[in-house]
Amino acid sequence: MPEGHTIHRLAQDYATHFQGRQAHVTSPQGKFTAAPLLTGAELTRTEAHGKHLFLRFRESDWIHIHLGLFGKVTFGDAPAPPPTDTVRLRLANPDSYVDLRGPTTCALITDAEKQAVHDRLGPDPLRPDADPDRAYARIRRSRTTIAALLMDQKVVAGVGNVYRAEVLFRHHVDPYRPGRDVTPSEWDAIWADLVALMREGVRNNRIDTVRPEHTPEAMGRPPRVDDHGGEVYVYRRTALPCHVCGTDIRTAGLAARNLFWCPTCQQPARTGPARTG
DNA sequence: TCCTTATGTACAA
DNA sequence: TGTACCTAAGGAC
Repeated sequence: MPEGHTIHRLAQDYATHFQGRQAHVTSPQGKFTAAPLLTGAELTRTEAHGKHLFLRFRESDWIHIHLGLFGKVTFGDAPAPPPTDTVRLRLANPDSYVDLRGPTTCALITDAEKQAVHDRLGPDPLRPDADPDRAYARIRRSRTTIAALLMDQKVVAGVGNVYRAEVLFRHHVDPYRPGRDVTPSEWDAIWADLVALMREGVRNNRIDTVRPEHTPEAMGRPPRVDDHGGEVYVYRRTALPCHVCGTDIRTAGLAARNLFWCPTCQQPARTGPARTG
């Protein structure tokens, strides 16, 4: 479930269970060959930027983790069970263990290499140092669609396919609108919303975007069961009725990903939301 | 048991 | 734009 909120939550959880203590570091799968170099070292800091997770050992040894599409992390209480052969990285101490499976990246890097990762990422709504104007400076001069720009980690770091679809719905923005046609006030509102939604995502470890007035209870609909955890307006709701106006949710491929939107609530021009009924 | 799909990214052509 | 990479769950048979 890796969008930025997941990674920030993982940074917190790794710190809770392992920071300030020595860990036994292994790679049961064998692919993370640097593991033995870290056993007995103290985890001194954890950090997230967008979808990148950094675990610092000693003074300046970092494990750089990127979950990609399939990566998963599992925490558990000691004693750790025998690892399966897909565990890329296991940290263990007398109280806890944590297993990493299927990441795109799991590598030992230096301070300079870590800085290079930061340098190629845009502002992250979940980081206090984030500057939304830096993102807007790119958006306002681009003919690329806002849907593609929101997924570009050089523009905004941490937004993935779910937050993209949901934040555009919440601001009535057609996903195919060129970035240059997004107004400053629209961007301010989108950014503020991303900050709020993603913070809530870290807190709850899931993505919820439906406003109280549109929940199934408020709308007199049966409660939904959602296979990805949260309550959303459009993500993976292809051909289902929009929670707000009832129009069938539409889907299309865009840059090798599935895009979801409501063609009524998200108008190409900057009109308001659709009226129900 | 096989096939599809997934909240991602990088690189080749 | 297509393909490769990594894993696991769910659905079709």
